[in-house]
Amino acid sequence: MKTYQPRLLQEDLYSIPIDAFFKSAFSVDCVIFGYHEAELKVLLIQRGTEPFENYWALPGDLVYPNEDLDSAALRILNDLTSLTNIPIQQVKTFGKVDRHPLGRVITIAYLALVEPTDLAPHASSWASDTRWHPIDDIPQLAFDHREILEVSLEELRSRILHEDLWSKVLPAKFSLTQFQELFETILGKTFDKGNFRKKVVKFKFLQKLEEAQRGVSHRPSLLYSFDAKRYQEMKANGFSFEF
Amino acid sequence: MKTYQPRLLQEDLYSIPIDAFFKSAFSVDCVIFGYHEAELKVLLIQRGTEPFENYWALPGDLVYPNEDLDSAALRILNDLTSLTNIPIQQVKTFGKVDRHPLGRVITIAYLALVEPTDLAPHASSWASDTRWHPIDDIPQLAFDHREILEVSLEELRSRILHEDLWSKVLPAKFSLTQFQELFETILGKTFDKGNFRKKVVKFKFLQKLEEAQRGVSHRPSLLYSFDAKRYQEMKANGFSFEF
DNA sequence: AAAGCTTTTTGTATAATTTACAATTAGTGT
DNA sequence: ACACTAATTGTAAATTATACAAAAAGCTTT
Repeated sequence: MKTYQPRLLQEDLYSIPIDAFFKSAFSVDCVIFGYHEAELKVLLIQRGTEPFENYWALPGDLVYPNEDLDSAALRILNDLTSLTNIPIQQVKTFGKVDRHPLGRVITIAYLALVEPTDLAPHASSWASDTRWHPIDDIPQLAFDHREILEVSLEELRSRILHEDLWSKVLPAKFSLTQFQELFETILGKTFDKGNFRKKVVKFKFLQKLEEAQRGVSHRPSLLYSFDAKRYQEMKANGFSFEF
Repeated sequence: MKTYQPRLLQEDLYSIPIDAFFKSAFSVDCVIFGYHEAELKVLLIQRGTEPFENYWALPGDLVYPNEDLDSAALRILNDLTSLTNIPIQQVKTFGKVDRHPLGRVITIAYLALVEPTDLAPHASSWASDTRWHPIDDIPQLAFDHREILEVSLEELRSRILHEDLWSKVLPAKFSLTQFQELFETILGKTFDKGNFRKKVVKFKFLQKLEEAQRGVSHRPSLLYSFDAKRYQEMKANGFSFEF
């Protein structure tokens, strides 16, 4: 791999054949967070091939030269875990020279937050297993995936305040307690229940329904639904959560 | 370039030689914003070489296979504009298949905010010119650089609220009016002077000095300095601006 | 059926902050 | 001395945050 000077003299710059640059590859890695009942998990695969065979890893693979990055992320996620239609977004690119043993490979990390119970990931292609891991109990990971995961978790915490990453992980009708638990779990904080509610009921995008919880052995909570249109309007006006 | 199927059947996956993936390149592009006296500019170069010869463009170039991304960005910025020691940070990776006419090249965008008057960029290497352009008067740009610039400007606006991108563009001793102008210019809003001041004087990281402005034909303003240590402490505790 | 349990929901009093201005102040220029 | 400009301070009303306490609505147990 190390056939180029790290720094060339100026007069040499034009003498490098352009082909010399086209010897690299890039991959995508998907950080799929799952939230269900106040638990945050991340989807990992077990690698069935070298390098890092048998290690747990983020689902990811090399991108074809004629493939857009976003499509590649969805395609690879589907190849390895059979998941489809996951709303991913780019996080950051990791590019240390020696991060991949087979050559120069930089990787673009993507993240998503999903509801794991209505998905059924199963290993395919070269993945030998796929499993949800609690966010505070992660095994040793392949490559630099531990770092990628940590950066992505920070991004999740930040982005969930500024955009709608969360509405799909709640049931269509949810209680304010469920709403609060979601943010408490992901942000790793707790809030005063009465005050949290008072803050949140003023948000126009939480629609109070006529319906209430049933079959619980305590006072049933009223249910709310999410008005995505109102949320987008408010976001366009600069709204973001401040918890 | 288009020698691979966009989507392969699963049984074919293992049959692709690994070398087939190592035919791509990546570049970095630097979005260097300059702030001086309530004006926001961006540093562009004029390309002295194909493709897009004579077009204005963000300073950027291909990354060597043995070069880290961050170092490459600094090296390339120096090659093209002679600037050194610019505190850059990664923004986003742009990877459309056909964004570069010479082959598959994805680009990692970097941004910085600097004070243009204490820098002296001058064109070198294949750049034929380099110049600060006001942010609201940008010529046609090479490649997808217009999009990169727009995304980076949005990121600048967001990040300046959450981290110290700004302290180096103010003089060591500055007035609260200067402080306010900086945020007004970058965010594109205006604030009530009295209220803005009342908000920021409570920030522990703005140190009131004994000194005042001199030689102005009105009441001179008191000067402040920035306490970076205090700011980092507050940031660690979750502080961010809310204007 | 009454009492108890649990969690939701509402209330409340106080403190703190925001907002929209108006008034004052400290320089320079005439 | 007076006008001018921009900095600085002040202020009253409205709004929001905070720390709790009380009440309510179901189920469960006695």
